[in-house]
Amino acid sequence: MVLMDEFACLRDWDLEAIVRGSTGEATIMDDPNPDFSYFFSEQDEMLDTFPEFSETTRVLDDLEELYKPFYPVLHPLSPHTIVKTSLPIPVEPQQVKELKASEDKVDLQGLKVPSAPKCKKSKKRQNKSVVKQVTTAEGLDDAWAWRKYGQKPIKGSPYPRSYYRCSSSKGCLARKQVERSHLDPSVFLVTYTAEHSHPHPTRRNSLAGTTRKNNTLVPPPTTTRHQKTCSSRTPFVVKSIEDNGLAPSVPRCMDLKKEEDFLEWLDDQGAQFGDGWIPTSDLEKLIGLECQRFALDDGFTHGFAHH
DNA sequence: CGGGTTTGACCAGCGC
DNA sequence: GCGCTGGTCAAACCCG
Repeated sequence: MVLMDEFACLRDWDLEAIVRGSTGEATIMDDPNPDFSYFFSEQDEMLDTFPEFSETTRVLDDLEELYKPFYPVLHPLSPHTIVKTSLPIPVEPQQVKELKASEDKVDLQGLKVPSAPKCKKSKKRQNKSVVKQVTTAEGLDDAWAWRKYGQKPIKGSPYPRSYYRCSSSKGCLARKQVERSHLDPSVFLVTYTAEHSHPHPTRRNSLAGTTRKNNTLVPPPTTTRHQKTCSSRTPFVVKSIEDNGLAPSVPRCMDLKKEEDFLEWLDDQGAQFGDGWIPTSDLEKLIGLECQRFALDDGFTHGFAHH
């Protein structure tokens, strides 16, 4: 496999070879500690668009609390990826403290993660970003097309940082930074900034491998990367969130006007929940719900996109 | 020839 | 204000 061969050359810091045609989705869905405000460049914008967001943020805080027990403590260095998200919006001091604590945990693994922005955020740090720690080429693999536009040596690190922008679509503001951890050279820190302004190149492909049976998504038969995104955990999580009265808020702030958008969102959810970060059993215990398949269209009909 | 990488220059944010 | 640092630009070059 070409990617793996390229990965084997990493000792020469051939990052562009790795990133070429590779990825890691810049979504909060890869984040064990999802920050749904990621979908907005500014909190103010969020509040303007959704006056009820003060309610939503509380709900999201609940979600954050929900996922905390599953931080890397429970799941040390995944063979594929470890993700940490920096909050792009101002957070309460208490939240900063909690984030700091979680960051310390990550540092114990010899991994450096950007700290949460201080209350007085700088213009540079306003940009939402998602940091993904990758230990294999597979973790860097995605379908986005990236074009390298710069490389800089980073103070304190023997390894340079490479800068990539999305080349799939003109005008797409999505950016990606890749650097190698100087503490653990086997780990790569991939930072995603901004969102893609176009559909995922393989999004339709990912759904192409997904058949529909009785209006319910059925994962493809073979074990593929996309199978994870269509695993039964995804419907379970959506169902669980819904049962907690959270679902109507989340998709609504994502402005899900079409079922297609919901499918994309759900697909990305699977990328997070289906890759082992939050075992269904653990989540089950936590929120005391049974794992059950969730009829996608039912969920959609029952208010996801109708709010 | 089009699209990608390389690399020095430029610029803005930040700390002192 | 100044220097350091990180992020981006853009010209030159490379490659299929």
